[in-house]
Amino acid sequence: MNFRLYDTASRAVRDFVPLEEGQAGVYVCGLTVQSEPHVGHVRSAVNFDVLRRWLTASGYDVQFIRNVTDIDDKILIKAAENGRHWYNLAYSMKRELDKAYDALNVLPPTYEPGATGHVPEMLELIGELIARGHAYAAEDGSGDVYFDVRSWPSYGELTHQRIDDMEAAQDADPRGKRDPRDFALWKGWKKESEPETAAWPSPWGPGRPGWHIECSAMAEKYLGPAFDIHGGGVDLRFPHHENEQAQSRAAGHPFASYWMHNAWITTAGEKMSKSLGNSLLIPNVLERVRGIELRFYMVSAHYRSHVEFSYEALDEAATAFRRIEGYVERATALVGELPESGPACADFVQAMDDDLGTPAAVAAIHEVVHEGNKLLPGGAGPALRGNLASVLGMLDILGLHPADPAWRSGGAADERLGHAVDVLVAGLLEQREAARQGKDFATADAIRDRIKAAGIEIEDTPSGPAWSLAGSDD
RNA sequence: GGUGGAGUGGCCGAGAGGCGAGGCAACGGACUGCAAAUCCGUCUACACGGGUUCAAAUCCCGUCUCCACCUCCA
Repeated sequence: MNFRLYDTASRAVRDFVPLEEGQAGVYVCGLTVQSEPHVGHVRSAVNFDVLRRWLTASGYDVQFIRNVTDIDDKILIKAAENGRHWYNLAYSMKRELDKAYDALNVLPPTYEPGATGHVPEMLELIGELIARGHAYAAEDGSGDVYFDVRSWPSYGELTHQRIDDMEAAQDADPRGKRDPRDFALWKGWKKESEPETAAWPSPWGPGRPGWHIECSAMAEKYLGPAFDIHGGGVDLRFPHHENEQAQSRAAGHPFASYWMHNAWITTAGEKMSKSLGNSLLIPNVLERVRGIELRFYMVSAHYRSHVEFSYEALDEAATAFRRIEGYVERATALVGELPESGPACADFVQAMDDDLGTPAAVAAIHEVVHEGNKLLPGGAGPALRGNLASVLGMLDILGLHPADPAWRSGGAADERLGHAVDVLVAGLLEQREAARQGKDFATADAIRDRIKAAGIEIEDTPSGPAWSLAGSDD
């Protein structure tokens, strides 16, 4: 069976047929870098990272482009409020975002274009649209250029809406527009309120690009006028993606074959972007669980399912992941070395092929782990080795391989620290073993309690005691 | 007003006409000096009201509740 995915445009799960055999071009809308990334932002990145990894695992040569919107109204406003240069704010937030992606083991895209670096491409596209009669310069002297939605009969086809059913924006200034639903391709520079550095020269005077044109121009620059998959959060379906498609197709380009949209993570029924506070910013959440556990939590839900974030559920996910991780540790110790990733089991493949069914894929991993746990008493053998390799292979596809260097954030210093702890704990465990041999269980338990107080769990296994960092289930 | 989703056991979360995903929690048992981990077992649900069918969580009709989007929120 081949990969099938839900396509927002056709509202159905469709077989994935790439434009070119063996190649997959994916464009995902990244973030507007105007504030620190929170759990919701990162979900989108994780979801599409799983898509990318699955396509790669399925043998596709994947071109994965994820943009950064580094100029827009909010960045300008926020920077002005804080007395910073807008580009400094955008750049520092982009660095925060990169840290969050790294912490969640989101692979770097093939390329990450920024809007400010692609103004010429946007101007060219706007020029094409004007030439074809689908865009016009505002007549009020504002320097704005608008897309003429009435000139494009299929406007609304992506989200299945008719222009006349849409509510016109109340806050948008209708002056200069032929129809209130026309959207800006180019925004004339507002001298009195916007810095000169936020304006680029254009045939219509200085200004900056509208949001939608950025993605059309960048997607086509790196993936060509026709490409396979375009992704983003559900909120982007309209207007952003509808507008992108309208622009590009009105310019004569086929654009994306499939549209994928991930659902939200909300807190207490509220969108995170509005109730930001600070509790769900990535660094804060990572004080409670490890990055790999947060990623597991996200992958446990289907990308199109709405997730109501809760720490209880997050903690449960972390516990569930430790079950898998515990097996990997025990089996690895028995086998003697970490094996290469092996083939995924059939249930896993079937689940992933069916519109990235990660919950079922995770269930499949649990089942293989269960089988593996039963093999452990038999000692190292081909069956255990194969089982472990398969588990690792599946974890790897989901970006959850425990030994992935991405999870070792501290580098050499952390490794030295780990080694030091290992030696110290080993010494204490020797003392405990001596006490146990002498049936002095009071002393043995006292040592175990002391180690536990330091946050380290002891397990007595057939091959001797083993230690691991305790979960943060406080 | 328009468009698109969702309601599953104590909790998370799949499935989509018949064989009760999986995990977490809880309880019982095995193992253990005691634990931990693991294994075996128990608990077993589909918002509500009708209908179709030999059979419905799954299809149809109606109702309720919740959510998202409607010009720059992933």
